Amino acid sequence: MSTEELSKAYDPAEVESKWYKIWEERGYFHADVNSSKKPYTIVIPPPNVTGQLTMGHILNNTLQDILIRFEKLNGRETCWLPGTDHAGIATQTKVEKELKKNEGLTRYDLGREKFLERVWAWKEQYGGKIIKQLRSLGTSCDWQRERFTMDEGLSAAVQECFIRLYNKGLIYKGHRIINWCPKGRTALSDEEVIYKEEKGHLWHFRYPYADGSGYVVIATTRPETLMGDTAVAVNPADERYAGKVGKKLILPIVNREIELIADDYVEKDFGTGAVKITPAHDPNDYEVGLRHNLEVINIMNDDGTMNAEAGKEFEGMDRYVCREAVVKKIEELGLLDHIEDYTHQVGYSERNDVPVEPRLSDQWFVKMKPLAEPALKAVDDGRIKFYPERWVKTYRHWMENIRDWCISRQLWWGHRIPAYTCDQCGEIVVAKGMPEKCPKCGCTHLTQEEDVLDTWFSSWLWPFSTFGWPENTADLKAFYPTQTLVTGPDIIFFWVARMIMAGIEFMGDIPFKDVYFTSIIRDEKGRKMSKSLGNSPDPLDVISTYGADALRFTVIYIAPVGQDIRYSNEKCEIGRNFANKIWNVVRFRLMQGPVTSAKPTLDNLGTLRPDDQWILASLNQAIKGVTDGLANFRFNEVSKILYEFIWSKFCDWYLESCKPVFNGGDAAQKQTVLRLFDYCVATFLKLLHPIMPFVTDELYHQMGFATADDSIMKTEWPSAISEDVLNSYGATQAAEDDAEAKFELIRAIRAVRANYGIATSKALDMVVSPANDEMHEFLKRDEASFKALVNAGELKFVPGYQPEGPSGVAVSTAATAYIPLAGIVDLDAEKKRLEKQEAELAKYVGVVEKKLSNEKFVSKAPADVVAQERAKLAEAQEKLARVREQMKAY
RNA sequence: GGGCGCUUAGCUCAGUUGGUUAGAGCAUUUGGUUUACACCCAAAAUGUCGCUGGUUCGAGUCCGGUAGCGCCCACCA
Repeated sequence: MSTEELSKAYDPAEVESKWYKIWEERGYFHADVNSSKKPYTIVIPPPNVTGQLTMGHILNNTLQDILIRFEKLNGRETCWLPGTDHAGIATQTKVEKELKKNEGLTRYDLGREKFLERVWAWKEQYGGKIIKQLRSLGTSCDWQRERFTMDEGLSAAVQECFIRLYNKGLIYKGHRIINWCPKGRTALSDEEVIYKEEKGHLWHFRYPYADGSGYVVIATTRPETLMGDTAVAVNPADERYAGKVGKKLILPIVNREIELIADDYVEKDFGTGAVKITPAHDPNDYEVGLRHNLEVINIMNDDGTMNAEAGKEFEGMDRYVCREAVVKKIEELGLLDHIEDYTHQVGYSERNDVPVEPRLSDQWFVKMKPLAEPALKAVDDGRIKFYPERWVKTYRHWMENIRDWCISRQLWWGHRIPAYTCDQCGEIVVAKGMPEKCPKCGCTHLTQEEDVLDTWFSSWLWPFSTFGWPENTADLKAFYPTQTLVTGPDIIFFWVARMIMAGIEFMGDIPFKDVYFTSIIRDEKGRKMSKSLGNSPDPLDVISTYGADALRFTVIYIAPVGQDIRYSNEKCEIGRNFANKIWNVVRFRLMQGPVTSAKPTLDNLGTLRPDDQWILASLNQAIKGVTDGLANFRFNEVSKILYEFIWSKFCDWYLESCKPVFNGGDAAQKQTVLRLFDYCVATFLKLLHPIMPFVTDELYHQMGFATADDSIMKTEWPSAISEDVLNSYGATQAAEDDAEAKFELIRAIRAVRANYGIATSKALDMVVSPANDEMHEFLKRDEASFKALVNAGELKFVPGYQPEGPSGVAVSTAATAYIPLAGIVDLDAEKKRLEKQEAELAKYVGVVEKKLSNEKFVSKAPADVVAQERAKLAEAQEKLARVREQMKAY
């Protein structure tokens, strides 16, 4: 127990660094694989190695930590596995940018091997920086199990996965049009293309018929692909072109003959109804080309410049420079019909932010349909639950329309594809390591695939590769499947869906049971936080200013389920003030003497005062509400229950009611109240611990509930108080109602005081006339706290009291209170106050009377609702009568 | 083109299966050195719950329509 008095204000900095170190050193975060306890596992969404801690990470990891700490107190063997993602294209792009900036070099200048050395050096320097930063947030990660997606074990898992899918026929190599990033010079998956609305043009060009009989006008958004055209297509049902199909056209500029063909793909009503067909540069055109056996002419290099096929005139030009050049040329040729403004969606590469180019190339694909079916079923039949549930719809839509996943990347940073091509016969061998010889021709010269895999091809294995898969490890058996995944809805396709597929495919079981999708944190203007906008605060600064507990509490408090949140640093005052409030509860308590017991219980407390009964009942509701809320991911609700209970109930009312007992009550009563007080503090510290771990452990120790070598982390989650115990102490609904009625009276008396500007510190004599005998009894049961809460001088209870002189009058359900205010009472002001109260009550009585006089309401509404209304009416009528009685005096 | 979300006090937002006189924090006004806390206490003021129909004894809450804002998905060049 501390003998030092606590400082007036809570200072989190020292407390937080002290406790984190202690928790970690004592191994509190480490999960025992041999534990007999039921496991509870979360795998962290691995941040990119290039990343910095953002507000998004704060929210996401606070939520995970709350769950882990909650389940730990509930007796589960918790395992929170941390780690990082190599983030293929993101990291490579970043290192390339640095290289360009600092040394003016490209990756090609260095070569693959040297470049990779640089990336690894980068990873060593910055990788896992977020992970280290997370400690300041208090995350109880099992650091001994930290993983990286390019660890040896995880790399082996990637190979195993690739080989199995290949052998099953679910991975294949194909010649297709894919999304190509000309800046990164790599293929992308569909998900890595971000569509942006762009104001462009629809150019109308004239393509002359070869026989000189006029021309066809085509509309295009991409003039630069003209040189790759191998046909013009119209809808077969389009009368405008009836009889023209099959005729030859002269492709302008290149003067090549192409055919006018008919294909259902063409919409009659769009543009001119005639489309230029460029099989090498548009996925639809490619399909049309296949159907009509068209020539495929690739006119671009992999960096988005034009190649020799585009013609001498354009060769080497950037695609956008070329666009202008082609338009100019067409105009010169007199073939520019007209130009229309046109707004359309243009796909950009996620990481390099340049328009993607459809490109025909050889890539590796995963056949997704067979994997998607069982994964969709797992969510549809409720084995996996989404919170909020509406994301199921998004998930289903994607799963039902799933397309094959392009997994090969022409990058250097990542897992190299375990495929080998025979130099002699071209046979492809997929294997772990270089085969000694080609199984087909026996040739001993094979070359490994240059490409690496999409970064998500390793992350989709994360829930089990991290525990040792494909080895059947003890960890894997103990901790898979995991329980909860906490992540952002923005990676539902990239990651969540694919993990479900991989889990079912390779483990034969779902990877997690619940998926909680977090809010997106925006700035106070509602903009997404981003580096370029500079509107993202550095969480480490926030933590040093307000404290990690304050930040944690605040983000939970302002983040409702499934709604984006607007964040600003000032909001952390909510959490900071709350931490300070709790600190001061303990400070106050320790001023009253040592704690009653290191393990407070409710055994044989003695006789409780009404306020004790009330707080006990309230505490029980808080326990139930918080427990239920955390079990159902209603974090925001939990934070509000705790805030309300501790601040509004415990501090504002209960603690104040205890002061007269602590200062002058008899010894036995003081002991009873102290014991209950201690029980409440011990309980709410535990309830709050998952959200605010630091201050709660510190105060748990300050209170003397834990010895120096112990921790609140090692305690048990509070269970609801049994009905028997509550009843034995009179902590019933009736007691609560009585207490609330008393509080209403106290507020009314305070309002009179405030109305006259009388300082709270000035004691006032008063006479209370109870509304009935029960209230009379009730109010007299604990005069001391009542007196203290209204700061009464002489206090008398006189039923049916008639005031002798000018008084302030407070009418409440419980009683009418008279405060003699000779000399200061303002009769007009009193009258006004009463008139206002009368009007409000009369209005209310009218509403309820009307409701009750409605026969349909009385006959159809549930009996208890009707009874409730009747009781409310009677109460209001009685109060109204008293107010009117008082008004007679004026 | 399809899907989803939001619209409640000056601001930021709560409001689980429909049922007290719709709440909180901040801001505002008034008063306060009661030895836990000014990161505080007490009191006050502020709302046609976007609009519009409907279901119901009863709608902020459920259903239809509609407006504005935002997000996601989609191969009309």
